[in-house]
Amino acid sequence: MPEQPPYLRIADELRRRISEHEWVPGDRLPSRAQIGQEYGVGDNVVRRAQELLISQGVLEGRAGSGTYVAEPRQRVRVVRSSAREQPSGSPFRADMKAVGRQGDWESRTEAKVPAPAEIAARLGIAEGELCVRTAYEFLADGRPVQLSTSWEPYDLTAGTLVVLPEGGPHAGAGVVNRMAEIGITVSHAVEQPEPRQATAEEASLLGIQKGALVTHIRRTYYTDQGRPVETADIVVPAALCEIVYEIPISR
Amino acid sequence: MPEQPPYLRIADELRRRISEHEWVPGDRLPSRAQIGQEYGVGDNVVRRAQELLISQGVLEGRAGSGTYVAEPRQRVRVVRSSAREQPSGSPFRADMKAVGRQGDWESRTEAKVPAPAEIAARLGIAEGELCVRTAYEFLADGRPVQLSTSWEPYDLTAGTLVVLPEGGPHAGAGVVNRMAEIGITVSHAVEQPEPRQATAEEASLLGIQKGALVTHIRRTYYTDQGRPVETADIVVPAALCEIVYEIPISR
DNA sequence: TCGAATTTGTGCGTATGTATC
DNA sequence: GGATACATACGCACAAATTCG
Repeated sequence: MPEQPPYLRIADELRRRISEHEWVPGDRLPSRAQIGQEYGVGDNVVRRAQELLISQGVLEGRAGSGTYVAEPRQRVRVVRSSAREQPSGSPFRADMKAVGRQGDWESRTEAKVPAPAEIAARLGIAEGELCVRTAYEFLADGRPVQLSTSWEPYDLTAGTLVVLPEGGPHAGAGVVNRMAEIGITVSHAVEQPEPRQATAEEASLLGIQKGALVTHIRRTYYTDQGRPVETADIVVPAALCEIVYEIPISR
Repeated sequence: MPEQPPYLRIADELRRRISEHEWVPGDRLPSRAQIGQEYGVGDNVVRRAQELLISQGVLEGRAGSGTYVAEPRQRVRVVRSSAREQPSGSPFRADMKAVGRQGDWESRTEAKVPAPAEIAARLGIAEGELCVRTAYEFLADGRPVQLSTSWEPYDLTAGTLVVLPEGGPHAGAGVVNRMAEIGITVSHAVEQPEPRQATAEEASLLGIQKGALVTHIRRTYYTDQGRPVETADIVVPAALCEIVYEIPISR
C-alpha cells in the first residue's frame, strides 16, 4: 500500500487551508514549529511541504520574516510576432499598455566591448571584435519584469547617429527602426527560447524566488542578405510574464 | 571569508576530472562511498555534488546501477515559423531530416472526448462539448523526443474524411492541410511557451531525468475569422530539442 | 542604536526504500 | 535472492535575515 509521505500530507493540508481562505494572499503562515506541533510532525517536514508549495508559486518564503501566501500577480503578456515591430514607438510599451500597465525601462550602454565567443558566433564576427553592449531592465509600473542584454557590432554603426541604442535622436525606437535610419533593412528575427532556472542575480533583480523558472531567449536580427546585425539575451520570468508567439500561416 | 562548502568543492573536482577526460561520456563513476572516502567527506556530500551536476546535464544517475557521465546528445532543432507549414509532407519529418535523423511518430486518437475546462476555453466551446483527442509521441531515430496532445472540436470534422487526424487519406498531413480539405482556411497559429519541470510520466516517456526542464507550448490554430480549430499541448524537453522561432519583419 | 529572539535557508548525517546486476 | 548503488524522507545544527523591544 503506497502510503502518502508525511510532507505531502502537510502540503495538501496547507493547500486546502489556503483554498478555503483561512489564509489569504499576503498573509503570513504560522511558524514551522507551530504548524509541525499542530500536526504532530517535525518542523522539517513542514519545511519540505512549504518548499514544494513555494516551487509551485503558492507560497513565498522571506528569510527571517516568515512564509507568506503568494499574491496572485497578473502576468504581463509579451507578444512576439512580425506585427510587433511598429514603424514608431516601442513594442514593450505597447505590450504593457495592453494590460493596463505603464511600460518603462532603464538601460546602460557600453561601447567598444570585445565580443565573447558565443556572441561573436551569433553575430558572425571574430571573437574579441568590438561591440556595443546594452543592458536593459524592463519595468511594469516601476517594477522590473524582464531583463535583456543586447550586442551590436561596433563597426556597423560607428560614426552614425544610431551608435548608441538608447542615445541620440532615435533612442528607444528599436533595432529595426534604428538600422533603417542608416540604410540597413532588417528582414527577420530568429528567437531561440530555452527554459532554465533564474540565477541568484537575476532573481534579486526581478524580485522573484531564487530557483524560479525563466525563459532565456536568444534573439538575433538579420538583414535580407542574412547578415546578423544584433543579438540579445532576454530573460523572461515565468512568474511575471507570459510569452505569446503569433505565427501567420502562408499557403 | 566566504569558504566554499564541501559539496561545491567536490562538484568542481568531478567537473575537472571529466573535463580532463579521466572519465568520458558513458563511463560509470566510482560509487559515492568510494569518492567520499577519497576526498574525506561523507557520501551524502558526494550526492549533493552529483545532484548539482545531474541538474546541469553533466552527469546522469541510474537507480541501482550507478552515476554516469552524460552522453552529449545532439539536440533536434525544432523550427516553428510560417514557412513550417508545407502544402504537403510533415513539418516534423523535415525538422528531423535537417539534422540527419529519421523522423517518425506514434499516435493514439480518441473521438468524442468531453472537453475539460481549459481546453474548452482555448477552443471557444462549452466545457464538456465533444472533441477528438490525439496523443502523439514524436520519435527521432526511434527514440521519443517530443510529446503532444491535440484537441479538435468534434462538430468541426464530424462526417468528413478528416475526422481522424491520423486516419483516412490525409493521415499525417497536418492540421492546416486537413482543414483545407473541408474548406476551412487556417490563417494563423498562436503559441505560448511556458518553462516547467517534466512530470514523472513525461520523464519516463522521453527518457530524461525526473525534474528535467521542458518547454510546454500551448498552440492554437485559428481561421481567418478568428475561430479556433485545433489546440495542442506540446512538451519539448530542453535536453533533447532546441526550439527556433523565425519571425519575418514586415515594414 | 543595538542586541536578542524569531524565522527562514543551507549543509550534512542517517535510515529506509527501490532499482539493477 | 543477495549485494550494491542510487533515491527519498527525515532530523539536527548552524548561518543569515528580519523583527522588535
